[in-house]
Amino acid sequence: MTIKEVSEKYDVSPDTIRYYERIGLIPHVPRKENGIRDFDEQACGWVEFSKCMRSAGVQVEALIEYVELFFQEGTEAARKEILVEQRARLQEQYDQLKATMERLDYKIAHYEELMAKKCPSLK
Amino acid sequence: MTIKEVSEKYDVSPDTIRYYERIGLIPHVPRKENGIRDFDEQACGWVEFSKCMRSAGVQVEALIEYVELFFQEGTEAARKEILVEQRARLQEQYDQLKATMERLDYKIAHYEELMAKKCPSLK
DNA sequence: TCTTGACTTAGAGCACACTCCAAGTGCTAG
DNA sequence: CTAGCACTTGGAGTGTGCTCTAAGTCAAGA
Repeated sequence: MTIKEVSEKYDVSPDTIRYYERIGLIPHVPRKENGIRDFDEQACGWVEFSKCMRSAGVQVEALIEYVELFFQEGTEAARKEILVEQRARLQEQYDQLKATMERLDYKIAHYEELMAKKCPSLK
Repeated sequence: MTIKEVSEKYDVSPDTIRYYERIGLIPHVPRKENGIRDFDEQACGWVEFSKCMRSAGVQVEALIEYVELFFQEGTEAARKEILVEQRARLQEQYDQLKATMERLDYKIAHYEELMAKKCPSLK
């Protein structure tokens, strides 16, 4: 699979994929003889994983660390630690998001009420 | 209330508060005769509001627009529109976050299982 | 009176995460 | 055989949102 195909499949730009590989956020992608990236299932899996994690806001640094450990044996505990920490970060974000959404709902309802009063014809 | 007090009350740095005022993310803060900011209840309210919105990820640009409209009459519909749009953005983020957290939970459980197998003594 | 420290402004600098660019290679179609 | 296109690399540039700095004012305490 070419970088373009993978890019379209997961909706991540080729530049971003190359960038991720360069900084180690995804492992080295296998190449054809001519040096062109040829994504196998595993490489695709990493792109998909990184896309999911990044779009939820997991930090690049944490993912790099995780990938690094992934290729060393006996690092299971450390890897789990990273995941647990990132999960906690997301939880915080989640709680904050929930509270803010409720607040927005309240404010939106307030505006709706206000507008209903001003233009009773639109009721 | 001084900027430092407000800063501590809402856990936003004085620099950030000044920056927010400068760019119009919060309205002009009243000053004492000597030019020093003297936050009244309303000014505090805006700091609190901006902190809440920003820490959930609402964009600076949207908040500036909202504040701008807030001081013009007859802009209720436009203001509501901004809130509705931002609410939708947060919802997307929320869904993504939820999915990623579930995925992390799954992976964490996998590591726990793995480690239990390796070190049955720790069961 | 002098010094210290908190405040002011405008503007420069920084971190993060991309995103774009230049220069070069190599396959394919006309 | 050559034009065009997709790919390669390394490095420079960009957008967002702060964060820091410089230069200055002012009030209070030694």
